[in-house]
Amino acid sequence: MTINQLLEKNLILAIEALYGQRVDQAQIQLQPTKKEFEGDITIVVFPFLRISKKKPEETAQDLGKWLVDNTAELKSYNVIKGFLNLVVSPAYWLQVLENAYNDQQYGIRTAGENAPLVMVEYSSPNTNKPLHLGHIRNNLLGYSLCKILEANGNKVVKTNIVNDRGIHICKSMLGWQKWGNGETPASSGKKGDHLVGDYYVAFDKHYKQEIAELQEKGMTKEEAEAVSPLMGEAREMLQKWEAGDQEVRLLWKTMNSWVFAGFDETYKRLGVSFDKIYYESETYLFGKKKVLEGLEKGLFYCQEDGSVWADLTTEGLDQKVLLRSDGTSVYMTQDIGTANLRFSEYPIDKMVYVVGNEQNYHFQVLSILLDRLGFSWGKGLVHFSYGMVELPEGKMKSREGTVVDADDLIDEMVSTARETSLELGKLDGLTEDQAKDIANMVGLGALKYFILKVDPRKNMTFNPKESIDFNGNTGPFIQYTHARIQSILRKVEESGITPSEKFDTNLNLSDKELYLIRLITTFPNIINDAAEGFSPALIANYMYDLAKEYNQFYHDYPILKESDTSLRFFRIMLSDTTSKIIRSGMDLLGINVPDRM
RNA sequence: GGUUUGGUAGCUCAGUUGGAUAGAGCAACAGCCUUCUAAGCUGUGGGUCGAGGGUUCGAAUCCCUCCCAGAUCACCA
Repeated sequence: MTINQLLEKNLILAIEALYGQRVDQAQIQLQPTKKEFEGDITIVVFPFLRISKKKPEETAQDLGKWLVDNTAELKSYNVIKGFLNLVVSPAYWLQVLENAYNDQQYGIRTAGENAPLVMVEYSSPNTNKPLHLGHIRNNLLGYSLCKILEANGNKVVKTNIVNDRGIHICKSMLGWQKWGNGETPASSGKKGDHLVGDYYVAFDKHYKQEIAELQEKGMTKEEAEAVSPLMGEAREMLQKWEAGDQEVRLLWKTMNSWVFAGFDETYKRLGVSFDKIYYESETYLFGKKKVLEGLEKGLFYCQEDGSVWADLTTEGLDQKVLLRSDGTSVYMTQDIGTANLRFSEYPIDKMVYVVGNEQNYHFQVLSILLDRLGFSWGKGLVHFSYGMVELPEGKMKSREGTVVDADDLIDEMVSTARETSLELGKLDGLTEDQAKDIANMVGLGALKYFILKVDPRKNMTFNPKESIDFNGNTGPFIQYTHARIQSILRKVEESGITPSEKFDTNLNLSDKELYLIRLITTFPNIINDAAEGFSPALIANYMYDLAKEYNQFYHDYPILKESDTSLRFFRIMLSDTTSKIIRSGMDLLGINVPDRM
């Protein structure tokens, strides 16, 4: 039982004993005491005034006295206005710290035999252009979410749906055919996804030019788009692809393999991975089949031109097309197929889609459609909807070249980390491999933390002109705290200080030390909140609080130099536990922490 | 226009189911390295929590109206 649970229970008893009424657990509000007041846990007594029929101060006094008299873990109390501040005895905090110290998996719940299986889809790239900062946010959120769900006792399957077919893919293929002169990653030394992306851009450039020329000849924009020869060729290519044309398929396979090689490299650098990868080219036909089945059952309707639609007006939505008049499938069709395939392959209890908030409507519709098609899990699917990454000028646009490229950004972060380390003389005495490792960890740590500390649901701004910080509320700050502690722990080992001494439970601990322990005790709750709220940001912000508090402690109190051996051991234990939490908390964010930096 | 999400310091962001004087970081300025890593620590200045009303012991948080911004409402993905 945690101290909060114990106090809730005792508070109910106290009110019953003092005022003869039984209150519901839900009426009780325990909160951590604010720093500027003395105490650990605060009870707001206003809700009990009706029962006590006394003034706030008197009620708080009554309750405080009763609780301290009847709770061994409480040392004292004080009352300010309607707030009853309870002081927990240091012996209790020491006990709690010792438990955390001895628990190698502190805060982490491992999945049992009957744990629910959660499948999380994230990343979901198109294979016609390289990844940008928006994709980075998706990947980091998805990967971290998986880690957090795992740490909460779920079985997790990380999955990716690769959008590897469709008109947009044909555009880069056509561009390469026309203007590529046979360029390959090997011939040019370009990363495959970038190479393919270049031809996507080339297609768009020529297409726009074509439209402009047609408009000059007097056509409207719509007319021009309809007769554009380039777009016509792309459409023709798509039809050939669907028909299985050998030449088109071969080109498609070749160019996709370049992109996959490029993506793999970026994924590896980002440190994300998948348990199962689906390809749209392999799932879209299942979706088509399901839709046609639905049509037969009368769930959908067919228009005169042959297109298939769902009527969602009973759900307060609109009509939604599921198959085009030429019989080809749309995005929704593919998603139905993929979902169907996944549930036939895994005993999924919950399906989570990590997809940007621009697709809120899509997932609302998908949920309804799956439900109508008879999938019991349709209603329960979770769209983990995150906000966009914006530039100061607004949204990033691939075609206008205003995207922040993922690989470039990672390169920049790592090299900045490298330079900073060098300037600060942190690389002295390290091998090249060690230096490289640290630069990687710190550079990526800065990037990942920068993104993950923001509430996922909100849009966030990235200003390319202001480089991501390495000081203050940043990943490196937290990594640095870990490295400092490791340095101390190394010295503990070297100097042969045996941490086996049992410390005195009457140690006189400072407020800072007690507060740190309090913070440590909340780590398991934070993981729980992060999983329930789908928010890595909660972990990130907690990491910062913990590191900040620890640094203050580190600055103000000697650890190894403390002469009182009992106190010294306590501080080593406090440091060790903090370091361990930083490591496992950062791991939940997908961030590695160095032992020195 | 319908639906929907947001608006907190110059900038980037926190702020549990309503609780005490709204917090960090960056930027600016002023301090702290013969002492366990200064990517650190301390201090100063900086706010009409978009606006107005309501609910109550108590509102950045809940309700209503309005203003502003984004997203979405495609035989795109």
